[in-house]
Amino acid sequence: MQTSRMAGVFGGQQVDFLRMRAETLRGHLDAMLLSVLESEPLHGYAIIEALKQRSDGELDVPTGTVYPALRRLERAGFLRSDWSNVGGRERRTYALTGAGKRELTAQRGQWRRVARTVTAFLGN
Amino acid sequence: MQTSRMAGVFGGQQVDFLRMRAETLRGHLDAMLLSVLESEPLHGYAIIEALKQRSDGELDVPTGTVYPALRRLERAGFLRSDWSNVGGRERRTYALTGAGKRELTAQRGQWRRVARTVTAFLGN
DNA sequence: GACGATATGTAGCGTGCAAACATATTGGCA
DNA sequence: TGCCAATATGTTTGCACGCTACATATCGTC
Repeated sequence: MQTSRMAGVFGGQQVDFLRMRAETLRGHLDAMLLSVLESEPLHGYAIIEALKQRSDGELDVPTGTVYPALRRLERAGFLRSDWSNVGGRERRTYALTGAGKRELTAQRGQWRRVARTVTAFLGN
Repeated sequence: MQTSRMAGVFGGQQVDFLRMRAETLRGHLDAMLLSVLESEPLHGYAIIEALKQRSDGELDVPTGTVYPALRRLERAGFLRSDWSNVGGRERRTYALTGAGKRELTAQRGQWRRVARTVTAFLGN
């Protein structure tokens, strides 16, 4: 799968300019996953698409990152999943739990804090 | 050493409200280290203090994080260190190299990008 | 029939950060 | 004089997260 059309050295490491990996925002992937499930339940593939769309095509998170992360969040009680047959295809659909909603709120606060702190050093 | 006076469950994990660990801002610690060395060379302990002061006491990065990070940045060519005897005590003082300055600039851009993206999901 | 998009997943790896440990000097106070 | 907190530098070990690469299968279209 073609994931980028232009690449270069940026920030001391090889990155692509069109697509951002979750590695760059490590620690905030969980929050973003919860965030895209806030409005409606989605299945894994649709979540990856939603991350792309809501970031204007910048975020490209590989399946090897998303699927384990979803399972982790389910194990933690923040998500609930059930298999459903949509259009003749098996899909595991994830939905936010009550704990997941509270977690999302907490993560929003956490993000505000982090952003404020890092910006104090690097500017905005 | 006392590192916090108040703690609780926040964001699903045990954190302290007064001091933020580098874990929370994983991936941006390097940028902040370079940033505190922008104005003047400092030794490890002074760097930890600078991080605390410039974040209004929020940032508390343990030595087991800072010292290896400084060595890593030196190995990468972003910092240069030399031993100096200050006040009769041996101190390894770190200074930004040319490459380090360029890296800092790159990291600022990177941070802007990350902040924009995450904020698109979590709000500001 | 081939291929790209859709769809779900695992195994193994690299790395950044942290806890715990180890050591030594300086300054102040009792 | 003895004690302790602050100052100061580091290593060892382990963990968790995200990535690469791999594996599999269906659907729609040309």
